Formats: sequence, structure tokens, C-alpha cells
Amino acid sequence: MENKNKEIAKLFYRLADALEIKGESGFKVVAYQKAARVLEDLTTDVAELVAQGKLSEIPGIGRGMAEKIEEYLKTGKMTRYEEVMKEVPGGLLQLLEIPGLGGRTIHQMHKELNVNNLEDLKRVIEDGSLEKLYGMGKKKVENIKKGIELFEHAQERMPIYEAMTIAEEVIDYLKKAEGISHVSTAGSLRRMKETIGDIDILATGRDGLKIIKHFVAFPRTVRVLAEGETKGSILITTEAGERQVDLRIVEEDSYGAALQYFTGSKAHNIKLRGLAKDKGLKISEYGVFRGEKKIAGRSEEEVYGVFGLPVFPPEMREDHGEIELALEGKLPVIVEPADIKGDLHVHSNWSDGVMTLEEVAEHGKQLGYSYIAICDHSQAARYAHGLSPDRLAEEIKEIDKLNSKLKGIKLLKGIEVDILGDGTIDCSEELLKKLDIVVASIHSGFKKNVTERIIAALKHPLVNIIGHPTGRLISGREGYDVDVDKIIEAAAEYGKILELNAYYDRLDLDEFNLKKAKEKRVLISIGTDTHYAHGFGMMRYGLGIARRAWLTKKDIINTLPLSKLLSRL
DNA sequence: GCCGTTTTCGGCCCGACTGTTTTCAGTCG
Repeated sequence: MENKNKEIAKLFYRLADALEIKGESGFKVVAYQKAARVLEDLTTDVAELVAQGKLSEIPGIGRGMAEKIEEYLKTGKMTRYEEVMKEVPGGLLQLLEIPGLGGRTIHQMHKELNVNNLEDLKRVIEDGSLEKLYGMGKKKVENIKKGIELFEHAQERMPIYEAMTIAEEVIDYLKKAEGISHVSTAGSLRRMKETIGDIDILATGRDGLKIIKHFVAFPRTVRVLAEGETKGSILITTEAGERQVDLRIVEEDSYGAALQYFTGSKAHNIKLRGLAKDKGLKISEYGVFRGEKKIAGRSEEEVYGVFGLPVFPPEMREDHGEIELALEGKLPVIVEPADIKGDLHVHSNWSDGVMTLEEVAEHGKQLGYSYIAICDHSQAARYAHGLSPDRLAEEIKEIDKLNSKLKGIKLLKGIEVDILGDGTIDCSEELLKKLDIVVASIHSGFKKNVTERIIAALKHPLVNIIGHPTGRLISGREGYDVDVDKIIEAAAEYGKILELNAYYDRLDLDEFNLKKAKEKRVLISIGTDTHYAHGFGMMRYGLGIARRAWLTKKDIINTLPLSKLLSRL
């Protein structure tokens, strides 16, 4: 079913870690990490590439990697991996996750003190033998102790919604600091990844020391990890636990270079640095330099401009071919917030939402939308006060009545209908025909013939859209037992639409599946699935993911004006 | 381990910070 790309990527990541501890060349380690990342991001099945003999055409995959991949696909084993794992116990690999500990130190501790796991490490700290190692000292051991503490309280990556909320709160607070001018998010948050590790913020100002001082005094700071002239790092308390926020301060004339640099991704930056090198230039967070002379740095326009490149949307900066395309002048123009004309998945208080129909319309108007699809649950969704046929008929009348009064916005008559266990739809054709839009979703039987059921729903002539097609929850639910590739193919065959559910914990389809859908020319609808007013704001996360998948205006149906949307449906 | 019409060998992004060092190594982002 699922292809083996991610599985092999994981092996390569572990191999990279193990080689690092073995003390192999850092370049080899990086090569494995790169190969792993490339595999993770690949939208085609590696097995397919092997079949076509195109595996080593992928940048980052050479002979060595190709052989290992082929061996694994053929035999389910990777000899090199198993050899290395024999030498490097799993307990040692784990130590790499301790901040401040790297391969070199772990290698040394293993060789000289026979440290094989976290317990051993704690022992050699306590008995003082670690401190006596060459190059060690009181402070280093103290640091490792702190690292262990952080590691043991380590947080998972946080959902983007949480990260954005914290970042905006901190940014508001920072703006009150004296002498601060620009402030921006950076890192994976600015690139709108679905989950975020640390929150990165960049600012400019004359007196770095003062700004950092203000920063670490943030009301919810529980621990200051670093406090310097250009850099501060704090742990703050949140409802979900402790989160790390990093702040960097740079001079005004380096703001663009720093923003570019700290936004990343790492892979994108490495490629850019390669271009600089070819031109005999040097690029850093302070600017672009020819020899000693700084030739750019004030803005991202300036920095990218040196290389004849446009300012890439942050979401595209992943080294997924964007730099090469831009050099050829072929960078696609991806969807923007202003392109979105409406929300295609909203619940009202007719089922399990809290807003009245009027309130939904009012909020939509404020957002500048020209339509909103009311998609309340069907009767099978009892837990969500799903609508009986009578209630649905009543809601349809109600919406018609309301629409005759509304100006500047229209509510679409819709439903989020359950796909039942046998693949049928939980609503009569007679009623479906009265609706403008039909979203069909799986809400029960997550392991029961899900692929077949969804395909049956796609075949149904009155179904327009499949809602949250994989059912995954980012905070911890695998999703249905579903073959997404088959769903995408079926959607293409029957000319149906797949949803990008913009609710931050769903973001379903995800960026990888969206790319596949786009390749098969399957149209996407973005809906927030909101049940309350605040949830309309989820659109920005859906858009972020759509942009990460390089979707353009044409790939998304809710960029269409009302009349065109209705005729497409 | 990957990569290349200047190279099939010798490079591989760059800088801050820290702590251990008499000039640099390790870690991080």
C-alpha cells in the first residue's frame, strides 16, 4: 500500500547518527541526512524510480545510496545498516538527542568510559570520570547535565497554530521595547510547516543588549537559556508545557540577509551559498560580500537580487527545485490569501457548531468572502447532532430565506455527509439534489474498507468533495487505513474534488499528498471545518500548506467567483 | 557518500558561542 520512501529515510537518518558517533567524516553523515530528506520529500514511490532506472538521477542519491535502497526493496534488509547498528548500540544513538552533546563527545565517552546509554552517562557524571576526559571540564559536564534535564523534559514539535499564537504574543510584547524597528517570525514558522520545533524571531534595533533584556523579561519566561548582545533564548510556560523562543537581533542593513538566512530552510540556504561561491561571492546572515565589500543585505529583495532570483515565498524555500526553476524564469505563482473567495466547509448551530447562520454570514462578510458553504453533519453523526432529513430540508429553506436578505455574500446550501460502512451516502438523492455542495467524509469505521468506501463516494454523481481524505490528526491519530494514491486517481477519473481541511490539527490532505493531487490535476477545495467564529482564521494554515505544495490559484476551487464555482460544482 | 565541461579527486555553507585551550574543537542553527 504505502510506499517505502519514509521507511528508508528513517534508516538513513539512523545510519547518519550512527556514523557520526562512529567518528566517520562529517560529510558522509551529511550525505546520508540529505538522502534521507530527499526520500522523505519525494512524491513518487522509490520502487517506481528503481523500475524506471531513474533512482540515481535524484540529486543526493548516488551509487551507494541507490544500491542500499534497491537492496532494501528487494530483500527487506540493508546490510550496511545492520553492520553499523551492531557497532553502535541504540542507547548511544539516543544520546545525540541531548542538546549540547554531539557525535564526537559521545564517541569519546563510549571508547574511553564504556558509556552505552543514558544510565551510563549519568553514572560517569556522578562519579567524576567524565570530567577527567581530555577536553572536558567542570563547565562542560555542567552543560551536559543541563542538556539531560532539557532532554528529559523535551517537548514534541508543536502544531503551527500554537507556535503562531505564541510568536505573535511575543512579537507584540517586543514591539514595546525601546529602539526596536523590524520584527518578524523566521524559521519553519515563517515557512508554515505543519509543526514547529523552536519559535524563531528576528528583530532589528540599535541597542541589542537592551532589547534582549526586555525579551528575557517576557512575563511567562521560566528560564533564560542564553542572553547576549545579538541573541537571546528563553523557555516560556504555555498550556501545553514549556516552549522555547529564540530571538536574534541584527543591524538594519543586515535585516534582509538575516531574515533570508534564519528563514531557511537549511537545504535552500546551502544551495544559495553554492550559487554565491560560483560567483566568487560569500553570503552570510550579515549580507552578500565580494571580498570585504558588502554588496547586499538590507532586504531580501537585495539579497536574492544579486543572484537574479526573486524573493521566494517562504513556503517554497525547501530546495525542492525552486531555485533552478526561478533561474529559468519558470517559478510558478502560488496561491495568495487574496485569491480565496470563500470558505467551503463551515458548521452552524444546526448541527454541532455554535454560530447561527446569520453569524456565519456576518463573519464571512467581514473576511471579505463572497460565499461560505454551510456543511452541517448528516444524521449518522449522532454525536454531532447530525441533521435528520426533515431538519436538513428545514435548514435549506432557512438558508434560502436568509440569502434573499443578504447583500455581498451568499451562503451555499451544503452538507458534510457521512460515508457509511458500505460506501453509501447518508442522505437521500432527493435532498442532495437541493444542495449546492456536497462534502462526503468518513467519520466511523476508520479501518473498514476505507479506500473502497471513499472511491464509492467519489463515484456518486451528487458528491462534489471528499472531506479530510486521510483522517489524520497531527496531535496524534494515524488516520484511516486508506490508500491515498488510489483516492487521488479515482478523484481524477471521476472529476471530483479533494479537500484541504485547514483546521490546524488536520491539514488534510497534507503537502505531500497535495503535490500528488496536483500532478494528477485533481482540484482542491480549502475549508476550515470551523464550528466557531475564531476558527475562520484557520484558513491561513490551510493556505500555508497549499503554498508549500506549490498550489496555484487554478488548482483551488474556492478561488473561483461565485457563479463559476456553482457551475463547476 | 555525492558531485563535476575548468575537476573522476578533492572539495563539500557559514558564523556564533562556549569551553577548553596556549591556537582550537565541538555543537548548534
